[in-house]
Amino acid sequence: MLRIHDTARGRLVDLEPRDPGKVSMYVCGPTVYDVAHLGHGRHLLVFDVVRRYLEWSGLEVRYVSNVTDIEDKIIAKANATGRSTDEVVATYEAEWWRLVERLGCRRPDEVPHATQYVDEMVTYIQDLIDRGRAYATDDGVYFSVESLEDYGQLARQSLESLREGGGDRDVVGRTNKRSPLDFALWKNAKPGEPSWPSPWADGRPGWHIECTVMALGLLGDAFDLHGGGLDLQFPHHENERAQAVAGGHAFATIWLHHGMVLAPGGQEMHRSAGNFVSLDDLLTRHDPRAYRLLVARSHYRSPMEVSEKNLADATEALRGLDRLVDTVGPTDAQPDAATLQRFRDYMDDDFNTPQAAAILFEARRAANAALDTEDRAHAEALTAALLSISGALGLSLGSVGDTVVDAAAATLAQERDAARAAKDWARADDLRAELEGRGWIIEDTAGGTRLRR
RNA sequence: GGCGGCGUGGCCGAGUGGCUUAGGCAAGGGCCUGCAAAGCCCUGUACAUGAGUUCGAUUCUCAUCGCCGCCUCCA
Repeated sequence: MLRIHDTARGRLVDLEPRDPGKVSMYVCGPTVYDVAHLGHGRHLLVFDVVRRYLEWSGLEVRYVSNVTDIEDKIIAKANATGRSTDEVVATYEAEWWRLVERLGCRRPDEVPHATQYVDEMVTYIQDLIDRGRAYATDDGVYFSVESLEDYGQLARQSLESLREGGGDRDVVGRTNKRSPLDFALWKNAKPGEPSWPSPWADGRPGWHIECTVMALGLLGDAFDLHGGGLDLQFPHHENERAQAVAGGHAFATIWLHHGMVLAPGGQEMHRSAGNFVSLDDLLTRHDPRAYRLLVARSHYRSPMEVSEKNLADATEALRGLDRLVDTVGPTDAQPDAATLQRFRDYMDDDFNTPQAAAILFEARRAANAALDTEDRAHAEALTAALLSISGALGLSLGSVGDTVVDAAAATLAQERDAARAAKDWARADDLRAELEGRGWIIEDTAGGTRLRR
């Protein structure tokens, strides 16, 4: 039985799918107005692993993740760069999917866009007004947080404490809102802004309503999992839930929130803080699998620090895994059952990927040891298990990234084999130095000199 | 001010009331090798500080110090 930490209840709960054998999950996707940073990468990786593991466990997953394609920041970006909002959206959304691919993440089953659901949102907002949960002002429509008895459930704070919150910061709120915590469901358009018709005034939806309407619309009431970054816990997810409950719906059963990526120095990485490292940059300079492994090796709810050293360590660790898989070669052996079971036990414990990843390395060592003692069958069973596990973590292993040996290097390697056969060690060592000078690492195998980078 | 999290060996990073007390990277020793590389074996006596609970705490409680997050848009 898979147990997951539910943010709303603040404890581990069993995953009991609404429809037996099927899991419905909604993950808040990006607002496409700028390039993605490492935090988005972690986000994509975390939920990719959740999805893959659920499927690996035999569950049928329906994974929905939205793209916010109308929002204040998109408008601001368009104005600042002299482009239309459509152009801004097209540019950054295309970039987003390129990154998803480079990270080795599978695309969601469905990707609803906010602008495709404006009519549904308008209908939903009107219903909230009819139910006395929302009200129109001269600049839009607002949700009344006072109308919901348990507003603050996800923030795990009372309405009063939220209202008084902020320390020495200013409480943000328009004077025409009934409560400073009330949030916009609909924003009336200012001249020049993109807009859609509505019963109140032409305008655009607020940020939170799209997720409520699209999640309920596609997955239905009481869907299983809702995920996002810890920074979305409040107010975004609180507000999504408030809108759903106020509209008479049961919302997500389990809330999953992952920790933030820390910038060098320990501070949270954010676009608004200007301290982010772009994901594109990292993926260009490192094996994308190294970032995936790094993410897997820190617990999803903990903050994680990304450094060049960490990435280099992960890359080195991956090499060892690749070498084993290459050495063993293709196998249709039955995966070692004990190894799979240990992996399952760790993953079922709130996706303990750090422990689960450790199994990868233990299996590697055991397989290599089996190879050393000529126990080919056991080595294959362990490698098969290792491949099964790495698949659940989304890691593809083996010489996927290997560089092709050029003709000159191949010739030198052949000459060295000849020298070694003739026991001309001096010549063999010279040839090795020559090859190493060209960036190759030499391994002597039964089949002769083997080159790798 | 309110709510919450963290402080583990050279570095990263799990975890646990005592039992062989993850894993990776790096380091040292050994096996293997013509020498290497790869692989395997062995080694490090770590849990911020103080007090308390306990037969026993890194693990529970309290306090202290330090760091961080949320309460405002942000994965």
